[in-house]
Amino acid sequence: MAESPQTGNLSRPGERVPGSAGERGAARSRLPTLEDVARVAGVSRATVSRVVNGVRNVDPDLHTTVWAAVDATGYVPNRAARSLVTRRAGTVALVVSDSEEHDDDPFLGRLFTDPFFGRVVGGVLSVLRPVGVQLGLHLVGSPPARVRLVGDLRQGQADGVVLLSLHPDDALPGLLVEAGIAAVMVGRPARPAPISYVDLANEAGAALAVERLLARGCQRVGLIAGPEHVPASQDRVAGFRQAMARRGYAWSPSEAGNFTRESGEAAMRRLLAAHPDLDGVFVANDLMAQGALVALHEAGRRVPDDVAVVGFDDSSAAQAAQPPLTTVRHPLEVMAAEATRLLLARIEDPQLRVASVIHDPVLVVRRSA
Amino acid sequence: MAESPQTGNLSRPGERVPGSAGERGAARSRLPTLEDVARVAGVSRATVSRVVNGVRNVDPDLHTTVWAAVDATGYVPNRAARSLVTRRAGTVALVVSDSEEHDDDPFLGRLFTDPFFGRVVGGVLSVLRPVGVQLGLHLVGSPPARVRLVGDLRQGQADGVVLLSLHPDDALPGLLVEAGIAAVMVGRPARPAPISYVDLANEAGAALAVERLLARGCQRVGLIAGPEHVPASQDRVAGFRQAMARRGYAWSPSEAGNFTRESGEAAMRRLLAAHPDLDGVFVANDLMAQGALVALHEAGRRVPDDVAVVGFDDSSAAQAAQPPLTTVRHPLEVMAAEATRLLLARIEDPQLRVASVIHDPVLVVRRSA
DNA sequence: CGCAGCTCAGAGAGCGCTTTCCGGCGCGCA
DNA sequence: TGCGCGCCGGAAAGCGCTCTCTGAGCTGCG
Repeated sequence: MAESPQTGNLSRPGERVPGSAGERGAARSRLPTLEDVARVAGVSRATVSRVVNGVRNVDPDLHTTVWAAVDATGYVPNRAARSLVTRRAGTVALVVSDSEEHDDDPFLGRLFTDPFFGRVVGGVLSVLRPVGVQLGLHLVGSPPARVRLVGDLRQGQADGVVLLSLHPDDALPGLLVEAGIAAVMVGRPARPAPISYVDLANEAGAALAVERLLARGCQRVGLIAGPEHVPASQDRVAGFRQAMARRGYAWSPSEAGNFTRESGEAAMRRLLAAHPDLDGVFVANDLMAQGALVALHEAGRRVPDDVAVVGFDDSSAAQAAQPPLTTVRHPLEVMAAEATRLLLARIEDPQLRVASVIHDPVLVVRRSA
Repeated sequence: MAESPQTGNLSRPGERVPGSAGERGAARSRLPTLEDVARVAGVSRATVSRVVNGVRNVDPDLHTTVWAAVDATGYVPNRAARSLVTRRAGTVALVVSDSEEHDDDPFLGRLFTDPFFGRVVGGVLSVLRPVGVQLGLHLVGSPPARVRLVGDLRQGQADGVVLLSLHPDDALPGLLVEAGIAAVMVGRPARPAPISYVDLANEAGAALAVERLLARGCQRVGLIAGPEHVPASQDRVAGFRQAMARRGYAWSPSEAGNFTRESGEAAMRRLLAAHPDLDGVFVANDLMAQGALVALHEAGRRVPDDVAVVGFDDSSAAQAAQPPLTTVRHPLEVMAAEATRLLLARIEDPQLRVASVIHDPVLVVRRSA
C-alpha cells in the first residue's frame, strides 16, 4: 500500500487518563435503572414501567411525578433487558445478499460505491427514524453466512428484514420465509416465493426508453443488458425486446455487462465494433450508460446526434454524465421506504398477507436522447 | 409524485396463512435455550455456557457432547440475554452526524448518494465482519437527537461508535467523550477534543495537487473550496494556499461550493467569469470537480489543454468524469477500517490512550491534469 | 495411609425489564 | 348504610444468560 500511516498520540502513552476513566467506570457500572426511578418517585417499578411505556390506567398525578423522577435520574431504559422480556429488538436489518465474489475485495468496494446502495439506505432510514426503530446493516455472501444470519435473526437480533438480493438464485428469501422471519424485498425475488416485495415495472420502463429512441427517429437500436440472472436486468431486457417487437423490430444487437461503468464501456465498444451503424442504445442502468458514453466519445460518435443513449435508474450518475443522461426514473428511495413500511406493518401483524407493490417508471429526458 | 404504486396480493387478502403462520408462532415462542441444550447433553446450563463461550477447564468429552447437543437442538445464543449480563452489545454504531438541513429532504438523498458514505461503510464492515460484530447505522441531525443518541448508547445500544461528523461545530464528539463512550472519528474533530481519530494529511494532498498543476506549467491557478467550516475542506484550502505561497504565488482566485457536483459547476462558472485567463484549478473534492468539468466544457475550454483540473478523493466520480480526473487519493476504506480497529481496541481496553492515525495522500494521475 | 491442593461441574444469584395476578380503595346502586 | 364492581398500584415471577461460589473427586506428597 502506498500510504504509510503514522501513529501519534494526543498525550503521553502508557499513562492513565485521570478523571474521565474513573468516572467512566463508575458511570458504566451504575446507570439509573427502573428501580432507582421508582425509589425517587416513591412508587413501584411496575408503575414506572407503565408510565414510561405509556400504558394508561395510571393516575395523572403519578404520571407527572414519575416523569419528573425520570428526568431527575436521567433514566434511559435498558434495551437488552426490555428485548429479553418483550422479544422485540426494536431493530430492523437491512440485508444485502450478494454472491461471494466480493469476498475477494477486502472493502466490498463495488457494492457500496454503487449509488443504488445509498439510495436504499436513505429510503429505509426515512421511515425508521420517525418511529425510533434502529437499523442494522448486514452483508452476506456465502451460503453458511446466510444460515448464520437466519439463526441470529430468529434469536431476536432484529424484528424484521429489508432484503436486497443481488444474488441470482439466492436461498435467503426462502430461508427467511421458512424461519418465519418478517421480511420484505426491494426488487422481486429471483424465483417466486411467498414473500412481500416492492418493485418497479421494469418492462414498462424499458418500453418508455424504446418509445423515446424510436420517436427520435432511431432506426438501428442496440441494447446493453445487465447480468443475465438478475431479475431487474431480465425484466428490462424483456421489456426492451417486447417493445421493439411491437414496433416491428424482430431482433436487436445486444451485449451484456454487469451493471458497472467499466463493463458498460466494454460492452459499448463491442457493440460498436460489430454494428458501426448503430444510432441508438438502451442501457440497462445508468452506470453502464455512463461507460457507454465514454466508449462512444472515444469512437468519435456524438451523443445524441450520431447515437442516442437512454439509461435506467436516474441515479446520480445520470446527471453527472456528459451529456446528462435521458433515463428511466427508478424511485428507489420511495420504494425502499415503502418496503420498510410494509415490513413494519408485517412485524405488527405477522398474519398479514404477502403483498407486492409495483411502482410505475417515468422517463426523465435530458440530453443524451 | 408521478409514480402511482399499485398494490396487489399474491393470494387472497384477509385470509390466514395456514401452515407457516402457526409454525411461526410456535417457533418464535419456543426457541431452544441453554436449558434445553443442557438437558439434551445431560449437563448443567453453566457447562453449556462455558463450552459455547470457549472457556477452557472443560473436559474434552463433555465439550464434544455439548457441541453435539447444540447442533441437535439448533441452539443460537440469545443476544439480549447475553448483553443483559455481560453489558456488551456486540454491536458498533456508525454515526453520521450532519446538520439539520437534511431534515427537509425526506430521503436524505444528498448524504447517501455521495460515494463517501458507501466507502466508509465498506471499510467499517470489512473489519467488523470477520470478528462477528454487528453494525448499526445512525443518522443524527438535530441537537436533541444527539443527546438521545448518547443516552441510547450509554445504556448499551452499542459498544462503541465510529463517528462521521459532517457538521462543523458538532457537539457530538464532546458528548461522547463526556459520557465515556468509546468512539473514534473518521476525519479530525472540528475543534480539538480528547477523541481518537483517523485522518488524511489533507494539506499534503493539496500540496501534491499544486505541484502537479505548476509542474504542468500552469500560471494562473484557481481554487474551488469546500464548505468553510468543514475540517477536511479547511485543511485542503490551507494546504493549497501554503503550497502556492511557497512557490511564490501570494494569492489565488477562489470560489467555494458545498462538496456537491452542482455547487462545483456553479463555482467554476463564477471563477471563469471573474478570471477568464485561468489555466488550472484545484477542486477540493471530486464531485465538485466533476461539476467544474461540465462548466469548463460549456465554456468551451478544453481540459487539460486550456485548463488543467485536479480533484480530491479519488472517488468513483473521478474515474467516471470526462476526462477522467487527476486527483488526490483519499484511502477512505482503509481509514474507516483503521478507525474501526482502533475502536475495537478501545472497547477492549478503555484505558487506551487517545490516538490519531494520519494517512499520507498520493496523487493519481489521469487525464485532467 | 492421610491430607493439602488442584481441576472441573453444578447450584444459584442476579442483570433490568415487563406483565400477570391480587388486593385495596372508591363509587354506584339497592 | 351495605354490597359488588371497577380501577389502579404493588408484589413477584420470570425472560435467557453469565459467572461466582461451592463442593466433589482426584493427584501427589509427607
